[in-house]
Amino acid sequence: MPSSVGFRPVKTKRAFEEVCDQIRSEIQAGRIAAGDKLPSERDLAEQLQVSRATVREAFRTLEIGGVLTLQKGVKGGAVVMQGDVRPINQTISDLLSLGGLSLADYTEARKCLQKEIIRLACERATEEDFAALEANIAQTRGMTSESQIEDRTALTLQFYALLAQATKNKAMEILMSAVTEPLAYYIKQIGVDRSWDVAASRTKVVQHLRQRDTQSAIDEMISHMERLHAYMLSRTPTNQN
Amino acid sequence: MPSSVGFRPVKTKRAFEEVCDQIRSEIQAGRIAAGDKLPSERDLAEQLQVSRATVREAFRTLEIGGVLTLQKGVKGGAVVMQGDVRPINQTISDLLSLGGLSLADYTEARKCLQKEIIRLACERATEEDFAALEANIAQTRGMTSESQIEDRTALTLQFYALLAQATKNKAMEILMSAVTEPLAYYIKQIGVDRSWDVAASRTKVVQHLRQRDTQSAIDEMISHMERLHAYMLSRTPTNQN
DNA sequence: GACACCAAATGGTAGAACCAATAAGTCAAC
DNA sequence: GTTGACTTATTGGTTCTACCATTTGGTGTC
Repeated sequence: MPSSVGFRPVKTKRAFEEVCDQIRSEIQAGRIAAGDKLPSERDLAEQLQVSRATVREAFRTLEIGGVLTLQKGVKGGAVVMQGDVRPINQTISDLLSLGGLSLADYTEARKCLQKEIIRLACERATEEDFAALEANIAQTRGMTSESQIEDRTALTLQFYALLAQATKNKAMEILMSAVTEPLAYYIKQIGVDRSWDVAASRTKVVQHLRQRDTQSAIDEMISHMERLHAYMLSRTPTNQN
Repeated sequence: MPSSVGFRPVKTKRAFEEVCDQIRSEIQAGRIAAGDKLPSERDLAEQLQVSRATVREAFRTLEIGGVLTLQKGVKGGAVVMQGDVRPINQTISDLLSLGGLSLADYTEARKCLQKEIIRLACERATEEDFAALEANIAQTRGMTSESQIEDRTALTLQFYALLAQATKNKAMEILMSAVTEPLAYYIKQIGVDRSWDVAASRTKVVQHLRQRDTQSAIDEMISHMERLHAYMLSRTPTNQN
């Protein structure tokens, strides 16, 4: 028998998947938009001739995907959102912890993306962006005690988020958060490298941005990140697949 | 009252979320790894003192996230995977159709990422990569009939995926698929621009790659994409938020 | 008018039952 | 001995019912 006649493994579609598809179709067709409220679980179950548990699993799927929010109480229900970025970050984190993605590859991608972010930000950043970045750095300088690692990490993530915002491109923000948020997981695990002054480096980056000096900003940022990544890689002998 | 005393909206953690967190914790701690099988829904429900429906919703969440696969039958059950990229693509698609992401931003990010992909591929692509790319182009040339739009689209996605593979960086592959797969949705909606020869352009790109001529490869690729994006933008007067 | 209480709607959870698919074992027929 | 049909146990998929917890709005009492 020929090896590839076109046979493919059958995939039996489950009921809740059908419900998901129907809802997504309504959204893509424009018949349901962000802000609309779907029928209650009980009503939709009756309309679709399925059990409430099935509708729930569909709602759960869409909720995890950032498409719906579920709220209790009368006047509550399933409301369509504008989508959410967090599912992406969660998936990247899962890929990292499950070994589907190596830390080396991850950090390289981070550098690649950061370069483009800086480039766009250098073109488009406004005075408000600079002010926000500098405020963030100032706050970071204020946190020197060891007990504030959580807050410092939050500020670090915010710094990268602010950079991404300066690109005025939502897609870049999303990608940036996808490759930045998982950092928090590592920082919490391996601790922070306190042997150098990150605030100083970030200040330089912002200065270069102000002067619209793309190359200098990129160089400073990349060397900043390479130092961080070297530290992270040295602290995680495992997971080097 | 001061406006920002640090009050945060309470989030009542639902039971299935707690179950999810426990499983994810086990994974991050290394006590569960890819390939392992979790207890059956019934057993786990009993262990965790929750109902089976709760365990199911947790499993569903992790399955959608690409962490688990569920299989029926004896010797079936919930098996831990290495993670999956599809959730990311799904989320990007949702963001596009829900208006959380504009087509303009999306396409710009696509260009930014593609530049880096080409740059890395130019350094690292092997003869096997070139051969695969050329085989893909040859197949594309073979499909000229109108009825093969589906197959042509699949080949287009594969072309970009092969480019990403040539970077030898899994993270770049993931990001590339995230910004490429949603294209299929648009192509199916608005049809293909048949006024020019995409195969010729792609051939040039591969030729430049072979010569390790990064800049020429990028230039060719970017002009290729800008043409496609202009076509897409001209065909979608809505969703321009 | 302010406050306490009640009622309805809705998501969240529990528990039981049954269906459907899967894998393994058993056994008869050839 | 191998094939194929049958049985059986396990497990996810689905349904159904009941109840809990929260939210909103109304109602009554002070």
